[in-house]
Amino acid sequence: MKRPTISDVAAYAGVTKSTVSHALSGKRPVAAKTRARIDQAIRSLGYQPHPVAQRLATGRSRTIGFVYPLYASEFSALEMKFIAGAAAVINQANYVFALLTPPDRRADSLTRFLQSGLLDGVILMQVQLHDPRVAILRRAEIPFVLIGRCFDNAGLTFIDLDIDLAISQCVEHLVALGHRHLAYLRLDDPDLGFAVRANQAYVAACRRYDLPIVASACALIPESGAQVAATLLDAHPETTALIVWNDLAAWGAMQAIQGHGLRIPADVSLICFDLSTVANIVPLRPTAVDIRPREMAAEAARMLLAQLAADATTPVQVLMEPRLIVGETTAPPARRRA
Amino acid sequence: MKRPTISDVAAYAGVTKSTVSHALSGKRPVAAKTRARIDQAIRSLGYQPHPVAQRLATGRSRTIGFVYPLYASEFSALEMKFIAGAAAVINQANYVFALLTPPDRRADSLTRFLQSGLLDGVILMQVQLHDPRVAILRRAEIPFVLIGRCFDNAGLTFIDLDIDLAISQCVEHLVALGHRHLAYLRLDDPDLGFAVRANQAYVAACRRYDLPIVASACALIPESGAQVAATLLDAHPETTALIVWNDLAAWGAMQAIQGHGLRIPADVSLICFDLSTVANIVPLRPTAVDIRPREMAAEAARMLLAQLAADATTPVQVLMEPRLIVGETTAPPARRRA
DNA sequence: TGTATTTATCAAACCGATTTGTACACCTGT
DNA sequence: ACAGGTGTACAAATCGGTTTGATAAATACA
Repeated sequence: MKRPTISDVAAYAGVTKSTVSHALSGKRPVAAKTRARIDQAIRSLGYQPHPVAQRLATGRSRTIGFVYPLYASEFSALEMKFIAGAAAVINQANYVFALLTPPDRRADSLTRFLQSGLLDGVILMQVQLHDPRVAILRRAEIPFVLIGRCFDNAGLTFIDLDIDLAISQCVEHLVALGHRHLAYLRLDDPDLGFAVRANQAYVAACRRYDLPIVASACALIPESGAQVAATLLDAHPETTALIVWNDLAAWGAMQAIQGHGLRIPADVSLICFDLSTVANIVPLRPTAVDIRPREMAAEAARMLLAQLAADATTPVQVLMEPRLIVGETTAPPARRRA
Repeated sequence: MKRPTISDVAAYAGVTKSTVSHALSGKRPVAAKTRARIDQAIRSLGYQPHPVAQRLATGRSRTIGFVYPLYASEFSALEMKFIAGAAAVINQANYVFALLTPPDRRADSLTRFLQSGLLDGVILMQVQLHDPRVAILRRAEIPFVLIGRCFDNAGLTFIDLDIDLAISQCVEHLVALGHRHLAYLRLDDPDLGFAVRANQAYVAACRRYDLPIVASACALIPESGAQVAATLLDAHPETTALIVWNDLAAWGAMQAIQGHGLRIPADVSLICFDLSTVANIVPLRPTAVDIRPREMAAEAARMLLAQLAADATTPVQVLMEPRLIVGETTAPPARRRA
């Protein structure tokens, strides 16, 4: 009833363990006749190599850690897509997808797992501009891929959205439609590279087109989106277009716009990021930047697997090109009652 | 630069491996003085036991598999909550949370992982009434916990929402408000225990209150909710309350109701399941059954860990009591223009 | 004081594979 | 006929721990 070991197979086939191992791995030649006997033995015994023993012998665990600090608020569909994208690729490759959900972004939440020597590689989410976890990963000499990037990325392997381009596309799209008065509901997290880059990119884009710079911090909830949008529309009634970082906030903003008696997109155009929640809900197809979380995470997984296979750590840096999906929430600005 | 092994510690402390092992595990007495030397050695060398070696020696992997078949459509916040709930508990207990995302619910997607002997225990999602995976898990003699349950649950350990009670609460709530003409937008999946039980419970509850039974299958998307709700309202204009299984569909249904010129809750009351997406979005706080996915998955994880700790397989069966959260989308029925 | 029992440690086997050095048989070419 | 390859399989070491039987020292009891 116990599961058969390689020794059982060897005994059954009348050879030694090492011969079986060589037959299985192909690392040394085995006579065709012997191999046939071994195959036969494996089949009749239903042998499967014991992964843990393999791991000990080879020193590789075939386990990839996916580090995703999950705060109370972050259980949205977006997170799910990142995770599902990476998990699918990693499972497919016959690796174990180990999801680590430390309660914060601090480094010491990670060390325990890293030093355990249990992980062949790591994918890191929520990368900060100056991320202490990166230093730890480096010291642990463990291959890792960032989803996102730091301030100084020398020698790092990452995949990130080209956020500058994304913001540029948004502004460009609106300017092309004739808008001159935009406002940006930004995410205010000084640690997250994603957020900081987006904010800088918005300022830069506005300068480029010589537009007034109107931006306001906004939390990741509808109420905040509504409140901030309302304040902005009051303070800057000339505004004809909103770019909203978060999709739930975008929903709130839409309510606020309509609450001001303005129509979308006739009076105010709106662009939001990510197509998860809002896209399913709103009556209009939103104009949105598709950040393709599944593809991004899947690609990160592939990059990591490639590094593990090659046993090399040549840094690979990928910027995903954003896709601006033009929907029904943007249109040329109409002259409206000021 | 190599990581220290137990032998290094032993040499440093001037004892043998076994003594160090005993000091660490406490399974045999070690003299206080010796123990102090060993502690000192461990600290100066920065020793950490190698988990893979431990696993091989003990036969336990400290890894729990979370099996979640993810179809293309299912990357919602609800899934994320289940996963996050279980992952937090399992990581906390110093176990590895291995997320397995087979492309379907079939059994053979699982066998490979189970037979690998890599998992100490398994948590199974999307349990079917007659689930071949359960048989496989049994044969593999691996402890497992279902989130959901089968038709025949003898000897199984599971945690599930008391769906009968949930539906009863919904109907009861509406009846208490004075409604007599309900309609139920159900999920039509003959394999999923969850769905089948809910449908039966709805019929039973209506019988109990002597209500006409109006129900219609509805997909998990807003469009379907809208379309089915519209059809129902046309066919049964006397309907004053809707119970909608899925929250995205509930959103669609709300649009359809308003599209019929009816107000919520004045003309039509609405109850939906789960508080994830819609709850964040609608202007009214929805009356909803909170299925508490995080708590459910966390409890499943705790149950499994308890089984592993006790090394016993006494079946534990838990039905979570649903919470009907009364919001602003249900009210007594108003006389309305027929 | 001698024997029985407990306490603390050692030494070796074991978990289930991989990897490497070596021996043997067979074939080849001169 | 003999040196030199080549093909094939064996034996043993190794990965880093745990576990168990044995042994020596320390204590208990009569």
